[in-house]
Amino acid sequence: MSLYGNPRCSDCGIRSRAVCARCDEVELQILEAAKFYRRYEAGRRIAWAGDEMNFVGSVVSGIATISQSMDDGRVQMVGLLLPSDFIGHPGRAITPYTIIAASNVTLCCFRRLQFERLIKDMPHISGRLLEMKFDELEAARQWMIVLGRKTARERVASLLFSVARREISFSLMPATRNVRIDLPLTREAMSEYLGLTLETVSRQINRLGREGIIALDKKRRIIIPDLARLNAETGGNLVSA
Amino acid sequence: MSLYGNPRCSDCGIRSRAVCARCDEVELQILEAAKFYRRYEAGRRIAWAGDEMNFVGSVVSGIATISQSMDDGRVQMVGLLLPSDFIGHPGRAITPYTIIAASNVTLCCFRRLQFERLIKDMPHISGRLLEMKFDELEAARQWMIVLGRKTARERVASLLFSVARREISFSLMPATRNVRIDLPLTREAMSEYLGLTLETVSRQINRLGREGIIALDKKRRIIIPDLARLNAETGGNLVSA
DNA sequence: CGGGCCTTTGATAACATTCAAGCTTCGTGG
DNA sequence: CCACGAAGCTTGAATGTTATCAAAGGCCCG
Repeated sequence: MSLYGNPRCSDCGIRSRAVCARCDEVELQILEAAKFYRRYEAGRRIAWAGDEMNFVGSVVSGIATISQSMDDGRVQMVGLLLPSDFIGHPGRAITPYTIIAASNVTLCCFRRLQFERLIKDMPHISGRLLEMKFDELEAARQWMIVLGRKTARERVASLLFSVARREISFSLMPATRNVRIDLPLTREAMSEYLGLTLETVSRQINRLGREGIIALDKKRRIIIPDLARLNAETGGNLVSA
Repeated sequence: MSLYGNPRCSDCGIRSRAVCARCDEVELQILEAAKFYRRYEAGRRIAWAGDEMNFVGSVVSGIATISQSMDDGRVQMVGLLLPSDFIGHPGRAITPYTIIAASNVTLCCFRRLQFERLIKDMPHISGRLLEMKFDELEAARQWMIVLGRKTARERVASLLFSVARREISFSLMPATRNVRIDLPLTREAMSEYLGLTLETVSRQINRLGREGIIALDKKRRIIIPDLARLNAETGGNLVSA
């Protein structure tokens, strides 16, 4: 523990990818003094659309979902928050999104106003944040092609494929065979992400299972025998991307 | 004209909203020396997915589209570029998007490497760029709900409504009645934006016309008698947004 | 062991796509 | 200046995918 009773940033699992990735030792000490942790159990609401949010922060562990709703109850998930992803909008108090912990989640937080002051003098943070926003925008646009143009089957395959790829990028010995993924998402949550109904998601998952493209294990756990074969079902990748 | 043969930034129509919005006089002089203009005729390609882009820049006038394609030819538009919007990704040479001028377009450009150096020392630019990326991400996520959850009718109404609203925000005397919009988009381009076929777009536009929610004038020009009534057809706005 | 939530599966219906044809509009060249 | 052609737009009919409605089956946790 540091002087301030907080875990040391230098030991942090998301140190190399989070908003603080470019900070030096001196800057980290400032962050260590200001940061505080929040924990949310699976299913808990982290933010509610229209709420004032008085903190910003990074996902240290767990998965959360970002979604928007329409008046009549239709819901669309617009992003997934994974470890190292940043939550919040410096300079804006009201969040337009509902954020829900899909698994148990730990956040590394800062008071919003304090963070706004901090980044004014820390280009290492604001620069990294800009970079992350570019990546996030690119991911959102990739998802637009899924929602706008892909069939139900391709959408489900796209989701599984992107989770599997991320799983691999975090793992120590990357393999493309027998990749096991634990989806912390219900069929309903997947349908909200994919712009489908939960019944359609269920049907497509089971069809991919029957065809041997994926193997189903205990409903939420999936094994992918051959990643390339799954990729072939995603509708193909983008042109020259 | 300035010392450098470029139009003065202080006279620029997008001065208050573009990436340079927060710059002071000294900074503007640096930009004035470095900037150069590019013009594209309607229909011309500004960038091609996979290309190296050696410039970044702002849209001074006109409208351009950002889109992605799949191997088999399916296309999804992922953004519209309007005056003051920024094109390019400092720090990345290859663009994943195809950008096409929908009308005649003028860009205020900088060489990419030079711009990357510039913003390192100009928090007024990088800060504004971060702000703009937040807005762009929010717009992309708004669009995800259109693509994922709205009916064809609601999608078309959403597009018309958002164009109309923007038209109003630029106009000097905002009104909500008899708003006239000139769409520089073909039915096909609209369908690419909306995740529909061009036939479906055509049918929905004409249906809205028959029902008096919009008035059609020469195919590309549309008059909206009552903005509130059009808004009611968009599927309603987001909850508490 | 029971209850609640999640998931699967089936039957039906709605909506958007596809395919096809004809119609405007606009620009160009005779 | 008109005729022509190409591009863009509209409309119809048939098809197909996904949503909707309904019911039953599994799983986990108290």
